[in-house]
Amino acid sequence: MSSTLQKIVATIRRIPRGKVSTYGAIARAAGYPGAARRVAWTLHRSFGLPWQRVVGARGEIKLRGDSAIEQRLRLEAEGVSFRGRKVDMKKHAYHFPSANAAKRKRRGK
DNA sequence: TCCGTGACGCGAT
DNA sequence: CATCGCGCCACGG
Repeated sequence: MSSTLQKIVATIRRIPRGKVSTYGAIARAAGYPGAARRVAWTLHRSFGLPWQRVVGARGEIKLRGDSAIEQRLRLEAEGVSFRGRKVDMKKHAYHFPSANAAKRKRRGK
């Protein structure tokens, strides 16, 4: 287990509602810096994932045609604001917790 | 085994 | 801001 694909999938699932992340950031958080394309691939192959929360490095939707429209609609439905054609990363970019910062004790929930 | 392709990223022009 | 080019990873023909 713990295949790269599973690792990436798990990372994508951690993105909270109303927030978005990028292919590169996800690849890095999963432990595979530079494998941004691998993330996109995973998204296309697997499903049941919050794919709409994954956008380009600058908040730009990398999908084409209707899929791009749908993604935007879904994100807006989650409260994500857009600035022109891109997501307002200033407000919705999700920063994955550092692997080192695991010192946080579970307090409350 | 080499080549092309893709929901990528980023610097240079 | 629009384009181009090169680097990155994995898969299919």
